[in-house]
Amino acid sequence: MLHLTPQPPVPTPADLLQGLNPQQSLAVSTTEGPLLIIAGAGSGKTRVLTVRMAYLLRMGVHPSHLLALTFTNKAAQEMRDRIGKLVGQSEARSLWAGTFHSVFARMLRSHADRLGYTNTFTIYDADDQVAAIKAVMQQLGINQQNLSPTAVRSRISGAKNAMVSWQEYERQATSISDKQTAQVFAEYERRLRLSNAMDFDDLLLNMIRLLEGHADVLEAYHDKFRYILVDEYQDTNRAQYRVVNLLAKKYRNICVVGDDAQSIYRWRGADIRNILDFERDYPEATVVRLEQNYRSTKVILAAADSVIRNNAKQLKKTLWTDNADGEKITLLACRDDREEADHIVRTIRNRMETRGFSFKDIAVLYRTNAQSQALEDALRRANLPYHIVSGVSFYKRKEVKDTLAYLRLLVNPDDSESVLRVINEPIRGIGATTLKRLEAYAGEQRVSLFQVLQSIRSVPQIQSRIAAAIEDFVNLVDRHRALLQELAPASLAQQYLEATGLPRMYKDMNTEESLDRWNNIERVLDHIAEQQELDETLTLSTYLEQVSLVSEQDDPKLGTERVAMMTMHAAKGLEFPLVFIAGMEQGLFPLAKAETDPSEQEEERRLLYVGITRAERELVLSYAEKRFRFGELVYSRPSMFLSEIDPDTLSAAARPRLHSAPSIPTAPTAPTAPAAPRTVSATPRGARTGPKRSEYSQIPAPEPYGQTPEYALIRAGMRVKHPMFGVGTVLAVGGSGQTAKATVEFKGGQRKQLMLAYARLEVL
DNA sequence: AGAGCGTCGCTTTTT
DNA sequence: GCGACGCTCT
Repeated sequence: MLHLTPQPPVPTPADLLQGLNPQQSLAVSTTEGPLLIIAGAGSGKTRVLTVRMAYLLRMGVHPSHLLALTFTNKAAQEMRDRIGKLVGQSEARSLWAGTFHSVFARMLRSHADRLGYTNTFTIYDADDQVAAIKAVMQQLGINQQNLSPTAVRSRISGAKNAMVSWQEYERQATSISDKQTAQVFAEYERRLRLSNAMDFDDLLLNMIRLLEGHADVLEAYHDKFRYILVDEYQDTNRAQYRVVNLLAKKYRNICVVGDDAQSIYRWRGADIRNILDFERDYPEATVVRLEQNYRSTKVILAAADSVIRNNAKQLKKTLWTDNADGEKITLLACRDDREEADHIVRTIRNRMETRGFSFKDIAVLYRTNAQSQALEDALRRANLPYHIVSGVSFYKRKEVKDTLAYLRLLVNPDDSESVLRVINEPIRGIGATTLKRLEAYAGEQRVSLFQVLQSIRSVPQIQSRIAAAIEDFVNLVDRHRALLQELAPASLAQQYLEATGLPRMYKDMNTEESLDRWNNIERVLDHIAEQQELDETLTLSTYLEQVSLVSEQDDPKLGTERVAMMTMHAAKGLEFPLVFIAGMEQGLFPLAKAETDPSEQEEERRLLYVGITRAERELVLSYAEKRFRFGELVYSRPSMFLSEIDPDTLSAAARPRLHSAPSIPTAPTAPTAPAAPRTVSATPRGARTGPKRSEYSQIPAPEPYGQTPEYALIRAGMRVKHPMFGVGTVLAVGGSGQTAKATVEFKGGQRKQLMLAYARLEVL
């Protein structure tokens, strides 16, 4: 490194380029004009980005002229830290580096009035969205059985990410469900407006509106942000692309960094065209490819490459490394999820003893958050320190959401979703019927729900007893809202929450569960106090924005002596000497949904690519023959991806543990019913993917099981017994593997479609 | 208005 | 296997 002295000398631009390879150096020193950096995994991307920022600063660019947009908070934080180390904290602090959403939220707050919001607008997360959509559907009398609010949410979000307005959506709608969605979409937009609220997608769309509709604002930002940098460019959606283009229009000093092989957010609207179109939109762009990998061993890189090669759609790029060959990949074949977890624990212990890894060197990655449970139990039983980088659990809890909803009301009482959450929590005698009436009234009057509550006496058909309760509620909020300017956030929150009676309610219940909830409320309050300590300018409003845009309450304590556990999505951008990837099973990874859709399958493959390339020195993969899912024991076959991994990179010791059944080569790419692979027709696919036939027998993946789940043997014509429906006859079996369904006629002529993997059918 | 019971869907990944 | 939600009864 450049400086090891306690007082780092200020590096010159030339100093900064030292130790970079020619491509990296070019990526750093090409400061003027558009620049596209294709950065393979482990190619020193983060280093290049941070050095580039430092370089710009050393070239005399003022930090306030820089804007760095990242995809996750983690990445933004890391960038800020590392730039701070290069050029000093004070300078690093005044540059704008953050996620798209947080940077845009900040900009929108200062121009909220231009778009008809106030600067206290609330940000709605996915749950708030669904709540709003449900309310709207109820209002419109749309049956939620036929059209699920969650589905509507994702359609609306998809439309917004593609910059399709509700008017446009309505025009294009042909099916009934599309037309209904358009209706909900329109009303949903109106509802959010009235609530002075934006959802995540609005943060992007409103930025576009702001910049396209207000030339002076655009000009001011052009002048402010002269150098723009976008990380994880492959994961940006069209709306983000548009904003970035608008911001960069004047100076065209835009640097984007991405790797199409690591694009794993297509499901969220990420659009790979953004990379492909860059050269079209900026024909003068310099393109730099970072292809030397500094992170991983040759074995790991070869394995990653052998997997990603199976994707048809891919930009050409060759990643190479000077690093050692390294250890071969270990594969743990396990009977069930519990054994898998124990096996991983044992392997962790073993590697620590024999190869000198320490806890902080180790990460356990998985496809779905649900898998963390079994792994966590095992680590806890074994007394190994770990932490989960998840981000969901705490803020999803009812009492926590209620607490935050109360606080949100203080800042923005028009936030109807929050009103509805807490107005009867604890019970104030304001029930669903009353609220429905009030909502309808608010809709007619085109005002927010809270405004109706504030003048409750003028609303028809409200009993005076209920009106009194509503007045108390309004009073509670208004009274404390008046204190916003006077009290520090932490003490106001404390006092206010106390007054709502919410913590009291849980405390009085005095059950184990309720005390837990009470404790969680206290944790939120403590957290506010803590944040206030860290940042004396903290307001309730900035606190709430922070928690709505940051998924984890604390940043993962990376670097502490703990094993890190997270999803592969969460692992993007991180690296660990020893990486475990658990749950390498068909139906789990790739997920069942991706098994039939080639483009989803490619995304899963890229996700595995991301997982594998997190490893620096050693990689361990594992799968279980059966595991608990949906509270039921589910059988599965090893992942098709295992058979795509170059067998030369797998350790011989890892291939063993084959089950007692004779090795019958089976096409690894054909998902078939586990026990009868040769009698069920193979699904069409596989021509393109998968290694040469001769390699099959070496690889554990395609082996059929020793123990055959009974359900796989079920065929049409068989007599079966169902624990609930009794004895019946199988009429037909459709599908294959985990998704195989049987049509069974039970006595009395009753026909049922049953999922074989779930229905515990007994063959008679 | 609220308690109690049954049904359903859920586990993809995150800002 | 669990929690959210809707329906019914009080």
